[in-house]
Amino acid sequence: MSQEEAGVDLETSLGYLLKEASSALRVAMEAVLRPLGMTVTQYSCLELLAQRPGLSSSDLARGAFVTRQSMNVLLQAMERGGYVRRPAEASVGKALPTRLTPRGRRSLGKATVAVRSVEARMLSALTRDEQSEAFRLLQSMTRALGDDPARTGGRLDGRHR
Amino acid sequence: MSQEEAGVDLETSLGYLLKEASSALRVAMEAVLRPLGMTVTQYSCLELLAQRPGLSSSDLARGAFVTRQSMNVLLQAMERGGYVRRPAEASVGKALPTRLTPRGRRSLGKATVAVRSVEARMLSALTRDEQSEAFRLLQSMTRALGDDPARTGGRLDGRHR
DNA sequence: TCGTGCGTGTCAGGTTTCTGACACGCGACC
DNA sequence: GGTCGCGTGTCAGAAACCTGACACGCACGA
Repeated sequence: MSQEEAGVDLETSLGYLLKEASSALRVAMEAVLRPLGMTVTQYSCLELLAQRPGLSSSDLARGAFVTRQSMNVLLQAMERGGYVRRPAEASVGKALPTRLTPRGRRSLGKATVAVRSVEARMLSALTRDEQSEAFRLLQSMTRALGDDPARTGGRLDGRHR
Repeated sequence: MSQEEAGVDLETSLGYLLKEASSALRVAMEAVLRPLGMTVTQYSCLELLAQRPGLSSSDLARGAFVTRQSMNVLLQAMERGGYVRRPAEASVGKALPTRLTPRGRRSLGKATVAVRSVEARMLSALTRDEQSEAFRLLQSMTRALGDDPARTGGRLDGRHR
């Protein structure tokens, strides 16, 4: 520890605090996922597929906040490992709908309970009402910055070009 | 777009929403920092040094949420570029106290206004009270997960509650 | 009809970041 | 004194991710 004090107001920045919270969440998730041999991105991918079967690689990439190239290498590895499967070629466009295998679903099951426990710990100091409020505020902040409506719930709220 | 609807409740997860907000913030910051030839980590580093001169590489790493190894390569580049400076060898322990150069301070000045504008946009939809509430809630969440007290401002839980 | 724009999958290369390991300085404790 | 734990700086090597670029399929409007 080289610094002695100087409690300036960097921590009054909501941006910094947001980054800090997100980082803490990531670290906590990595900690509980590591024993299962799974990364956060991998888990995100599986969870997305469980809730929305048939998503394309690009869809998954957006949902996990990585590029489609990165998601593709991950998908290839997971397909090789037998966690997901997707058709050799597209039936309609160019998108390859991805689906979980039973093995993928099993693996996700164990990961989900671990992650849910982390989220529960994160929210342990908040009341129900505070959780709703946090949800509303975070949503406002996200929306105010760029916001990809497609990701905020599937249902497009008046998006068209 | 390959998926049609299925608005399941993945987005009701505060963890996911937190990641989404953080990602949006990062993207927005990268967008305004890119024209200045600066990355987010770089900016974080400069901002930390401005508010707490003499921080060590490890301190900066914790503050910017990267490993000390990553921060070290960044610091070497910034020292080469003339933005920061640090003694060739430590006077007391092994830590090398880092300081901004006038050039680094100038560069930070431009970046700060850009970042402040992003943060302002993020909070544009929130009232003063809502901002305070968001601050309090995020802090609770961070604290509930692991929380490194050293990073919250040198002084431990000096805040209310 | 054709062309334009958009989204997708994919290949290649490069950059950032991390994991693992080692040596050193300092303080606490036996 | 000696030793143990902790924090720091540093050197690799490896893994994850990204940027840039290309070809293809589909929907839309001129």
